[in-house]
Amino acid sequence: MPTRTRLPRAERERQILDAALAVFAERGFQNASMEAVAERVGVTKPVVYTHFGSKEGLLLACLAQARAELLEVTTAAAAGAERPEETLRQSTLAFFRYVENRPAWSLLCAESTVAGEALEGIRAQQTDFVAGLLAAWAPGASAQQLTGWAHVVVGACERLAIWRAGDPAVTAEQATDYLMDLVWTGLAAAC
Amino acid sequence: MPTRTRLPRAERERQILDAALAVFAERGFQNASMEAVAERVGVTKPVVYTHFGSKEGLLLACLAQARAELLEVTTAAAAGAERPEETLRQSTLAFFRYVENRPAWSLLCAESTVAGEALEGIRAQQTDFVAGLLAAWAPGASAQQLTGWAHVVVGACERLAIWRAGDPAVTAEQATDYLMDLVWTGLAAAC
DNA sequence: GGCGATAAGTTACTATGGGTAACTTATTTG
DNA sequence: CAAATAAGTTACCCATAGTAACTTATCGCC
Repeated sequence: MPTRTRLPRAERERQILDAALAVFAERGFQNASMEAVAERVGVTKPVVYTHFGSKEGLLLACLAQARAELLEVTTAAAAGAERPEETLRQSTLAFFRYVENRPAWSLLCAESTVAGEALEGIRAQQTDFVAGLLAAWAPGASAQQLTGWAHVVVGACERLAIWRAGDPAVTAEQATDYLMDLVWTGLAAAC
Repeated sequence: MPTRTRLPRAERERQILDAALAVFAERGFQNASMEAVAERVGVTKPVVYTHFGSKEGLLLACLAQARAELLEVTTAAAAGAERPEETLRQSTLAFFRYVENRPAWSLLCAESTVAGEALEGIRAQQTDFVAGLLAAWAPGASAQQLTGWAHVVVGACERLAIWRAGDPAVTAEQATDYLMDLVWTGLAAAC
């Protein structure tokens, strides 16, 4: 039996993808070197390049996989429910479960950049600010509940802001309305 | 009047900070070189390093400024309101206005990383998915409204997931509850 | 006004890591 | 079993983050 030293294309690609995922998750995308990915596979750098073209390409391949899985998981969860409320609840739950079982992805999202840490600090600041507001209105709520709600508000605002940046037709007032539409009624009930 | 060729520390720092902000916004943090920042100021690279230590340090200084401004702006807006609903509405509006008047920041947030673009793609996918759900429940809503609400849900989920990653005591069910607490009541009203 | 001392700046370099060109060899196929 | 092909390697280039050693404008002081 010849000790196979050269693998067929598809198999090597899988190996490299797995290795890349591990290395990126471990050291962060910026700090991960292509050399490290290659070494983990037991191969030299140009091999990785012939398969994925660039460091960016390698990351894209990783994310494409996650993207497909995520859509599949949430769609399946939604299909299993009947009433609208259950549909939203189940697909949301499926999202959280997907992310928690693939630590690599959440790591990638949270700190893939040097800016990431600093931005997290800003988000934390705004989350504290919102939680402070909420605390005054809903004295009965637990600290965890307040923090969770604050994260909802801050996350929603960030996405809305980025949406607006790419589509200036959306005014600041409209963005605010959309946030308030969804969030305020529930908040009023809790107060 | 001697043409000042050497500036005092504080003044140079301001210049560099402004230049860095412009360069980072223009080319993205990763693709921006320290050389480019220095050149824009009309100075050589080591000068930038003596003031801010590293590329990361320079970015941190930029973000620290934004962070302080953002807190100030939202706090002031909140203080100007009386009823809870107005407080949340006004501070949210202040946030959107702050971001829109400082394009540099939103740029920094949205694409500071190579991963950013790919992640935006995943978010767009999930936003479409949620907007699709909502469309079925609220036939009267405009497309923009549906998209805005979907962004609220997706943004909230992302933040909650990252919160959970850093605090495993929060279960997937709890995170889902916090999202539903705020979002569902408002959604039910719109359906 | 001239004269150190100090801090602002420059030149010229190293090191790291993304990316590639040219070459070598295992594996497959006729 | 040879020729073709695809898998890999070596050895490099180049951009850019970061630094050490040197130079000089500016300021405070007599």
